[in-house]
Amino acid sequence: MITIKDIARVAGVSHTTVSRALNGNPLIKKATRDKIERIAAEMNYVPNYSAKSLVTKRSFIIGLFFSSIEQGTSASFLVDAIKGITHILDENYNLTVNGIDGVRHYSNIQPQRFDGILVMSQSDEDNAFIYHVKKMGIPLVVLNRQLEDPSIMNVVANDREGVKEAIDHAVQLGHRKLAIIEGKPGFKSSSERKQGFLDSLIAGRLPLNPEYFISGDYSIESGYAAMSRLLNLEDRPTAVFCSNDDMAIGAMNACYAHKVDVPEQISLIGFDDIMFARYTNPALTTVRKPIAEISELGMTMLIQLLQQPETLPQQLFVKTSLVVRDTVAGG
Amino acid sequence: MITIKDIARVAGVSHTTVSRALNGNPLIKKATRDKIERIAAEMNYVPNYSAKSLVTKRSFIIGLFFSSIEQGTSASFLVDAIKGITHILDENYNLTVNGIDGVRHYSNIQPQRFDGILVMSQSDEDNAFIYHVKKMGIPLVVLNRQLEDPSIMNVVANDREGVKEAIDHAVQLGHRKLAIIEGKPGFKSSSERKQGFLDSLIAGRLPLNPEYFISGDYSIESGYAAMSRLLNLEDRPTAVFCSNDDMAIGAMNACYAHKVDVPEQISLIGFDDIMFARYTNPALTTVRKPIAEISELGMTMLIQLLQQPETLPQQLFVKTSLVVRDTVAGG
DNA sequence: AACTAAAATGAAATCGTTAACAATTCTATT
DNA sequence: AATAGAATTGTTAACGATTTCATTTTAGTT
Repeated sequence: MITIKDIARVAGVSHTTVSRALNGNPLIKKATRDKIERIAAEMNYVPNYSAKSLVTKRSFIIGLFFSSIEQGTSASFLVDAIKGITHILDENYNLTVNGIDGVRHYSNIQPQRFDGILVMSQSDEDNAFIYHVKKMGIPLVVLNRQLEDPSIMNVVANDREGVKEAIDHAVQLGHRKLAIIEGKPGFKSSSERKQGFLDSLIAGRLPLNPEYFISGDYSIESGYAAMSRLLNLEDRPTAVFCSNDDMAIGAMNACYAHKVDVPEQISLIGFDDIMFARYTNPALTTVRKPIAEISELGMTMLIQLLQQPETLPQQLFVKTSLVVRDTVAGG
Repeated sequence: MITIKDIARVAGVSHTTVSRALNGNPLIKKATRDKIERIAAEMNYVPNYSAKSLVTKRSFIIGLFFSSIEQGTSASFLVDAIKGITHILDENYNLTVNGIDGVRHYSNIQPQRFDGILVMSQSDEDNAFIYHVKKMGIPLVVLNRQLEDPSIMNVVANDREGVKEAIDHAVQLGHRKLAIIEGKPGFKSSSERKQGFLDSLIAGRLPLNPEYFISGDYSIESGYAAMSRLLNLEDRPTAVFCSNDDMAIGAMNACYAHKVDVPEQISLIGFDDIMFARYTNPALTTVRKPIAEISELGMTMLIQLLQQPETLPQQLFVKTSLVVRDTVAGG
């Protein structure tokens, strides 16, 4: 293992000079720097990160925490997030991936081990973890779930507007009887999306039929169950907004099982635009939530926070977009 | 930041004793150990991993490398893999996730930074990376893709047998005209799965129709294209084996577009059992490749390798299983 | 040429831990 | 009570980098 001392010996300088030269310290004369860099390259020198970490107190590790990776359908989620982050992240940082539910000892979560933490949050159960991170003083950005706390950097999609736009689209096509399958109770995203749904109906002066508000929990199964209830209604809705794509897939399964044609007999709208939304039969019309962009932006904010710890926390919104495919027909 | 020296001062012993007590060294008297452990807990001591790493030359980092996370449909793949690994992995190890295609400087891949590396390999283009890791002497396990090299620890599914079993199932149901959409040319998995297909046809003494061998590349789009060709054939097959679920989904899309009913007019079999296979309409009959188990086993082998570097490399096979759902009808 | 300020380099301490070796304290035996 | 051997504990030096402070070299001015 080559160390800076080895390089120093060859270059005929002190190891201090080598350290400085290799770290871009401006005090070093160009000639010496060039020489040292050449020798370092020739000797295949690679810095020892443990030693670096010990003295600089930086770990070169960024932690990405999901609510859970053991359960839930967050598959494309995880991939898109990692994609976005690695896209931005400097190569000599390491990105670690964990489920919050897998963290048994909070003592492992401290500044010494993580230079910064990104939380891809799906549930308010993450709060305990989030506040631990905050208390420990680790630079933190929370993604995907809107926080009430303005002291924490937060990047989320503008769900409400996105949903409104989608429902407007259906209304414009003539739908008057619209139903919603709601997300998991207690989740901010659930109420935001419901609000968007209501915004549109109210703006369009459409009646609100209590039978058309069905609760779900974001799982495929709950989408199936909820849709079954809607299909059994005497006065069926003509279009159904599912608060996420997973439930929309469950809903499509229910339609298939009940031999109800989508979109001829009933229209369907999802939310998220997961990878498979494009490949359902028929292809799902949905609201795209740009997880990769959210992650990129979050990582960018985190880097900013690392470089300038005094940066003020903000709440950033990323725009969603309506993806029109084949599950919405004229009302 | 509490260090062992702080604890030593309070306990009235030397820091060496503290180090030993906290690391389970048997030389320490039970009474002193208990006392030190109590004090450490009271003071909320957490070891400094950088310092530990520096002297023990272990990084406490396990690297998980995918062929790519930027492209490809390996979404559920990634999740299942991480799931399996974190399930086994000790909490004071960190798991980092990377795409091999994202590694620009091989110099970052060395023993100093990774205690061990798992490669979830999908392509033989990974070989350069794999051999770099091997050359560096980093404990290594390659998952998912069968290697020719017996000097590398390798965990894979027994694709060939799995496919044979699935095709046997279709043959048993009366199918005589079977087609295959092949995987990406050059991939070991492609030829293995094709072999399983052939094994079954040959065992069943069925004719091999060259028109029924269509090439694909594991992408949804290639599945769509390949299926379209099959559907345009004068003498259509009655059942089609798709070398992975993604292509099966593409194939289903093609059937839907051509208004061909699955399974009434044509039967479909996939491979992998990705999460969405269960939720296609109709639900896809497929061969389950247990990625989580492969990953768990791989991680177990890696731990073994860390503890006993002299462990002989092996090639381990994990059993696949046929998942019968609704895309295969009687022939 | 002498002198001074600026620029470049070096010496030594430090980060928190483990490990080799030395020193001390027990325990049991005589 | 002395003593050997085992059982514990302590001293000191690493590990490979950065950083503070001191020193040397260089360049500019008179």
